[in-house]
Amino acid sequence: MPRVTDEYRAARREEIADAALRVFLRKGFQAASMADIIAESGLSAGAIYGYYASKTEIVHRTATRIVGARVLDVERLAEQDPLPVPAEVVRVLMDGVQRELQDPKILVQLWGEAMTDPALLELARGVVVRIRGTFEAYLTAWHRRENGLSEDDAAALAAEQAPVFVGACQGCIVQTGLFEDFDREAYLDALVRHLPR
Amino acid sequence: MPRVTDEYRAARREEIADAALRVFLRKGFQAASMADIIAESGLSAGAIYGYYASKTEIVHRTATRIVGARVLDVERLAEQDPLPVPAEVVRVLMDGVQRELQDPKILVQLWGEAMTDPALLELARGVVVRIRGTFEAYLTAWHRRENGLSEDDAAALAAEQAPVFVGACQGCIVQTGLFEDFDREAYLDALVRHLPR
DNA sequence: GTCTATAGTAGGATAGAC
DNA sequence: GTCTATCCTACTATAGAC
Repeated sequence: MPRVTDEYRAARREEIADAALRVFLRKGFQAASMADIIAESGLSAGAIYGYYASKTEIVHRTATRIVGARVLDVERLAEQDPLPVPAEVVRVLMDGVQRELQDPKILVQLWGEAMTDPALLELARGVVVRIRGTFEAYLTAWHRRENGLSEDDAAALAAEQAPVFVGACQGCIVQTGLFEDFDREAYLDALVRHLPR
Repeated sequence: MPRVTDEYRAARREEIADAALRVFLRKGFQAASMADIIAESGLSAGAIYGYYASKTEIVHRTATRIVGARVLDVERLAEQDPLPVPAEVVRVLMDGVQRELQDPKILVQLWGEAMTDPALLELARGVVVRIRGTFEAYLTAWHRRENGLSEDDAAALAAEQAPVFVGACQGCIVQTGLFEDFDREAYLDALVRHLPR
């Protein structure tokens, strides 16, 4: 089996996933039909099913891409040497969402679907756990360095604050999805002015 | 047209909406079929369609009931005389969600659906606007009384903080939906310890 | 590998008896 | 007013030609 074939296959799969993402952004995961994805991809039904066994598989693949990239955003940031201020961490996460997904509606849809789809729930949980963990590690380092707390005190404070950071990001995402003109900057400013201490 | 008939009709409508809510809680809005709602209500297809023109109408009616009750929770609280501490306001909102909806999964589903359904979007927006407004009025009063701020300063601070409160609630709801064992008390404690000031 | 045409099915909504 | 039986649309997935 020559390498070209595998690469071709992989590229095609991504191409289909890209088209599916665009459709899901417009219509939502469930309301989007295979006909929509087929039209958007420019391929045919037969071709699509050569690369994915089912619509469910396309949904899960697309969802994995969406959330996987968010995790990387945050993990990369927490490793920077002059540790960014908490504002920056939240902002980068939100900017990544905005940049790559145009608007974060799709994430809200994903959480909604996860409430009744075990596989998506597992996926969403995993991502939130990883992001929360990254926030926690980051906050521990931050409180030690900036506030001179002991390892234990810093870790305890971080463990307490991390879920609130996660929740604040989720709240920002939900509100951005609900209101076209939601003022993300004002929200992040207010968040950072009152949260970290 | 005798009064009894209208009351009977209204009662039946609520009965059907109750059954639909139970089904939506289990399966989600889209995955729930009319057959599910019919079975849960104990009625028949013909009977249901005598009270609601479509599944969409049932979804919208149910959604309105879900979120309408949340608004009342908060508005009632903000009118109490010894003004409750900010913790309490958030807690009551979350407790109302927990009590009446068993778990807040359905709200996350609702937000997800709203991302692609204009009517639900309008509904969700209206509710968030009202709750945000209530938070704002409450926070203005709070900052005047507790922190001795001027009317203007209190209002400005409240306007800045209200969306963060809303976001924090939404984050709490999303995380409660994602994790069976999410520690709401710890979250609210952390939120309140760091947010209001 | 990709297309067209279609099989198979689920589910929303209705017609007509009682 | 309510039930049963059924219509019909819309969608996922496959079969078979090229």
